[in-house]
Amino acid sequence: MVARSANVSRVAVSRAFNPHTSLKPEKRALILKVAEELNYTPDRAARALVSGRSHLVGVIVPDVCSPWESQEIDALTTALQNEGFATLLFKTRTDLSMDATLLTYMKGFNPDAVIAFVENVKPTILAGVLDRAVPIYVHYPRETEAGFDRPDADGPLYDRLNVLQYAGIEQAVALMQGYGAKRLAYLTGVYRSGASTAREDTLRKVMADRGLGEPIMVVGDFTYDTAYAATVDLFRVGDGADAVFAANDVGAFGVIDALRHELKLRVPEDVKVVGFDDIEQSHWKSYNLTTVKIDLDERVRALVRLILRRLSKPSAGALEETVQTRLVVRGTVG
Amino acid sequence: MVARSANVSRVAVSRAFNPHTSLKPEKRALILKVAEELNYTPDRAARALVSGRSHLVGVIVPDVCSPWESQEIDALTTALQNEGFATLLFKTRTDLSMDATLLTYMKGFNPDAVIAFVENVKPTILAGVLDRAVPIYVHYPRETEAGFDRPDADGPLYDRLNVLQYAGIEQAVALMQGYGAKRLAYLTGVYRSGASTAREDTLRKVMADRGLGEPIMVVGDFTYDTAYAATVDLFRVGDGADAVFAANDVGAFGVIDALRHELKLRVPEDVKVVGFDDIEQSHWKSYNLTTVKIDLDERVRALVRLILRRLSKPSAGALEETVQTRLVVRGTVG
DNA sequence: TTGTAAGCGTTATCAT
DNA sequence: ATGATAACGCTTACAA
Repeated sequence: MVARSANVSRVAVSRAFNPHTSLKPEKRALILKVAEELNYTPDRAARALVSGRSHLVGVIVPDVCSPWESQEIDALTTALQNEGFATLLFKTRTDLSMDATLLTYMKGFNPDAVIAFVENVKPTILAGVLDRAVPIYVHYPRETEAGFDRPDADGPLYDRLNVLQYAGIEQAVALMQGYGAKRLAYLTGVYRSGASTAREDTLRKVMADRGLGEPIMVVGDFTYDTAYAATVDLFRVGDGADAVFAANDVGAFGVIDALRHELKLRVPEDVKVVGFDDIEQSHWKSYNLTTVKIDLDERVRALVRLILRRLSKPSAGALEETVQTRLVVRGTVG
Repeated sequence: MVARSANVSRVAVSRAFNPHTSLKPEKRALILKVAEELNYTPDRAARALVSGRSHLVGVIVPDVCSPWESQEIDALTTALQNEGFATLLFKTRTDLSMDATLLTYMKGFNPDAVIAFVENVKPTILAGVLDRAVPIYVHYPRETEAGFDRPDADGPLYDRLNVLQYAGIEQAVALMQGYGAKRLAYLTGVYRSGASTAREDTLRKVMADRGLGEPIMVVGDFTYDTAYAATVDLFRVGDGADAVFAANDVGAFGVIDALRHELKLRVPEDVKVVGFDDIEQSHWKSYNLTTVKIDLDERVRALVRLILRRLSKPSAGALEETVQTRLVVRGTVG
């Protein structure tokens, strides 16, 4: 240990770098000064070994490059960095399944917490593999106007972030209906995605309440290309629709482009389109998309709060945070 | 150590997990089986302490959420994961400067290598702070038709990836000129960005060679909104242009939208537009952008090769890889 | 092939 | 307020 030889003794250095330890201020200052000159930084691996805290947060995503994910990772990384953590990124295979291999692989890095944006894994499996790290789920509970369901009577069984979609979807449907839409289609996300099925459930409820019947189902997978092709199908093979509600913004872009460039229909005059997420690209003039916004900053703050609370009280009961959605009105409904 | 109590002795477990050690096959198999049952994984922090290899690769970016960066991070994470590494993500402040604080912070995590996509930091500084990790630069050398300059006579001074832009830019200018463009504007990237200034230099050279004079300079910063506003300015306050070459695709989208939606000009009939990068969004029908492509997979493979070669031979001279660019022709020139 | 012992850089405990 | 010592979980000599 360099700093020590240049200076005084051993553990003093450790104390100098830990705020809540007793050390004469002048001594601390001296040590920090020498440390800086010697370009010394405490080794977090060694620290992790004894403290049990790696200050690493594992983030598992299927696609870093989809705009919503990347914007979330961006915000999350910033927030974690401010709290002294670093983001450790892992990608699932294309099939969205988070297999045991990846989990085991990640476990080796000893993350303090794991945020799973992938839904196709049972909480029990994640918790089983990662004995040390605490997993956090993004959950889309079933809702009504009155509030949201709790499948587990006494609070959640795992730490989770509830995303409440009712308000935003209700507003979206109301707007489309207000502009005369009667035959409403829903473009799904990827097969069995929790986010997409929750959106579908809520949409069905809202539409039924408003006398709009059932949505016309269009199968997508959150990507542009699939949305584009599915929309062409809907109008060429199927009976079309006068409004399309997409499970995410990128899908909505595919719908709009298929409508305008392939089917020569006007948006919003002939067909209205609403998306979900409100990503950066949604305000681009070519799309100018009306969409249900999830407040990213709020969502990320909630996530970070969850992590910090859990780490400061490892034995606490399951934690929970809740964020809302709301409609952002732009130019694709009118 | 759990696995040991359940089984036989101590170091045997370590050997079981390291392929190139001598251990009776049946014993290894037994240990691995027991380990799996006990959900045991070797602790990489502890391993890093003694081996000096953390298997962490630090990636520093200004914006995870810009499409190009996120696509690169995505590909890189996949590639690193396949080689037994994990991506450790760090974000610079908005001003693009990579201050010593961040570097020191990162150093604490002991990455084996660092990829700096940020350009506003001197190689000497990076190398000085990160004594253990090897930094890798993305470099845009000055080029002519004949080849590219080496500012350093005997190969590079630091490991780096050279991105050769001449071919792609030459093709782009030829295409625009071929369709009758005479007054060509260049939309820059962010102030003092190496990528942007290298593109500008090459563009000037190519234009001069083709008798097109100097480009009309339009100041951007790689973002959509700035590109949009700058384009409106160029045509409302300035004298316009009949072709715009943007330093990146997102900027090109801003140009196109300003042209079409604000200035009521047609692309490509009235103004031709070319971008740079070929991101996923560039083939979206609303833009259908003609652009200079950097082959992402090739680029990422080169980066990973650089890392692996450096780690396997820490004392080797400075390493170098080179990737090309080429024009992808779509619908914004014609 | 296998086990023993030492040590990687840090912090917690117990002294002083 | 400060120092000595042990321990965190692992790997790499060296010895058997």
